[in-house]
Amino acid sequence: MAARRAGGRPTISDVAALAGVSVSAVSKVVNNKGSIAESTRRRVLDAVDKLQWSPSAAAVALRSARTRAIGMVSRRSPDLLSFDPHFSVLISGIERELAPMDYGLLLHIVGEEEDAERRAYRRLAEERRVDGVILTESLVRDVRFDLLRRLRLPAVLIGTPWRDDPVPTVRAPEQERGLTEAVEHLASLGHRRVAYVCGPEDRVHTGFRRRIFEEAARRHTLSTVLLTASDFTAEGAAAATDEALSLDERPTAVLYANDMMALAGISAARRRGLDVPGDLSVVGYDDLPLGALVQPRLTTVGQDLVGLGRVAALTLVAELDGAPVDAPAISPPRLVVRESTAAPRA
Amino acid sequence: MAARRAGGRPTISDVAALAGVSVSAVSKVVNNKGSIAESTRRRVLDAVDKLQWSPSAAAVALRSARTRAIGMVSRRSPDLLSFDPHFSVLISGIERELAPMDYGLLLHIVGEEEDAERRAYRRLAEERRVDGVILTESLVRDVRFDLLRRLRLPAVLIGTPWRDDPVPTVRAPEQERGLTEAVEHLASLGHRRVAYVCGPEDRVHTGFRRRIFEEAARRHTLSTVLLTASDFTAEGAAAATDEALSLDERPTAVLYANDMMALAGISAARRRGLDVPGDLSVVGYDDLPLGALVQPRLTTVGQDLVGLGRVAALTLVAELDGAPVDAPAISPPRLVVRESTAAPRA
DNA sequence: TTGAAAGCGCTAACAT
DNA sequence: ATGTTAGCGCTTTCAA
Repeated sequence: MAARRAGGRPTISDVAALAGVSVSAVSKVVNNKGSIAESTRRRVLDAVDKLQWSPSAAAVALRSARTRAIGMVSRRSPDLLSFDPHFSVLISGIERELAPMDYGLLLHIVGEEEDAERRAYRRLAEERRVDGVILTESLVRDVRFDLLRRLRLPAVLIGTPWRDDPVPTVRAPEQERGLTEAVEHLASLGHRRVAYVCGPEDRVHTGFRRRIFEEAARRHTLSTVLLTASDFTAEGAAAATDEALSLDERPTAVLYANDMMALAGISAARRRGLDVPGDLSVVGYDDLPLGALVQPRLTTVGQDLVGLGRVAALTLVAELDGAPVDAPAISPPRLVVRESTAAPRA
Repeated sequence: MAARRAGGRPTISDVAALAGVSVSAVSKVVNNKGSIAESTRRRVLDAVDKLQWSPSAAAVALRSARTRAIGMVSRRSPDLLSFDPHFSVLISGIERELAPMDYGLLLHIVGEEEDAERRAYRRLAEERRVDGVILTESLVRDVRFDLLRRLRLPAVLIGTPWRDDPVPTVRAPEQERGLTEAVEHLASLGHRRVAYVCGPEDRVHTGFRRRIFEEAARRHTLSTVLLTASDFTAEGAAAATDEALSLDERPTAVLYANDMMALAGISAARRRGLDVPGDLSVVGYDDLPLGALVQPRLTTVGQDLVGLGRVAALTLVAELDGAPVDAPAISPPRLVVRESTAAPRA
């Protein structure tokens, strides 16, 4: 009987020795494979318990080429990450599903540089640290798909794919709904000239949402002004807002690509002495809990970020296991009317 | 010469074969150990490059008992996580240091249940998934220290330790400063009756900060009212605020344990028809970027969350490597005066 | 300076 | 039903 080395953590052989069986018997028991007698199973389980043993992730990974971890790499700068909770909400959705399945989430936050991002994925893949990755923030001409294919790293994308789905994609149903409702809401309030402040052009959803916006605006024969924030920062949103508000015919309502930009927009409007919603109506996107706390409470397009994260996690793991996906429904984006929108001044 | 199996990823033997050397030579080259001839080194490096090979993390971990990953487990509910960016900011600080050192961050978000948390740590340790963990949110009678000692999992704590430092602790210098400045600021504005809304009692910093508050208030002979929010949610903060404001002698200023609670407090005050800062001054804690965007812009105690995260990461890795810590300085908490504080109405 | 070989802890054929 | 054994890909003595 192999004595357990002092100081070392117990291994499968320690368990086997204590239970008086072979290591393969232990392996079978803990993995529910092969056939084992009930009495043996109990003895093994007892020993496992007594020794507080868990299989070494490294050994299992080495042997079975599965790490039970999935990766995520974010190219957002730390500042942006702390500014906009969008990413954290997604992560909590993902973890909500991953945790019960005993999967870990390996996070890499790299700088803005594309090169750092590539390196992060390569390490994840080549060092075999994760079984797959979840991609967010789909980009136009996204290089990650090629990279991941070369690395043979399974992936799932949350969001709008750049072109034909290169990897399984997770999106809410009725994509157009929320934004369309928002435009209708503004039109019905009597707005005739509305602006849309979108994020950087390299995001696929930027163009996608802008199209939805324009189409909805056309249906209501609204005149539109399109602005692009150079990034998702408060400064970017403020600059775009300033631009819109210095127009000769300035819009009476502005929609933003996310809630934080909307807040920055409201702040910028105020600096110009404008009242929201008196002089300017504002609509956000995401429906962060925060929106209900500020003054005026933010009208916004609610997005089921947690649902998106959950389904992405489930989809990826199902894909890895070759099992069918059994995922909860994601709520469609929908308008949440609060106080930052009102009829324009006559 | 061992042929590289089609479909499989290259292994160290493929590299060795291509370079015409032994695997141990390759190992020595990539790890800068032992002595190798310059010419051999070049051939190996060439082969590594040609094959795009990286060592398998699992194999390295199995062999050397080091995973180059550190873990973090958060007991916050997903809702709370999305509500308060505090945690994300810490993470971005941590990642900022971890990434360049080629360390990964394995995240586990477990529910509120203490048991899930224990399991998460146990898995991290027993499965040898990480080399150490970073702890946040120090609790009174924190059970994690015992647990981690038993698991022999190195750890670093960000925050105020519950008792004598059980593990290395990372804190900002001049802990008392920010909150003390805030009280002084209110006193100098003419406030005589101020409230402090703290978070749940199980957090160590709750009592710690309350003591700072009380002491500062005493020095300025302010009368105080102490409230406890049952949790860090908007509802908790709102309820505590309501309680304070329904007092016969209601405070003219309220300080909150964090910015999000302060925002919820302002919102609650407004629901009672109170103007901030006209009828009530409000002070937050953390100085999230958000605070500069809301109306009124939030006076708050700034905390160097990113610095805390960075130093924690550096400290833990240094500890693991048995190397001395060379960490950047963390800024002390300091008051950031904006617009949510003003002289009380006469 | 280099290489052979023994494992790290586990899983899965294959025997028994 | 159970055990033996050959690796998974790497690091590290130890010899040559």
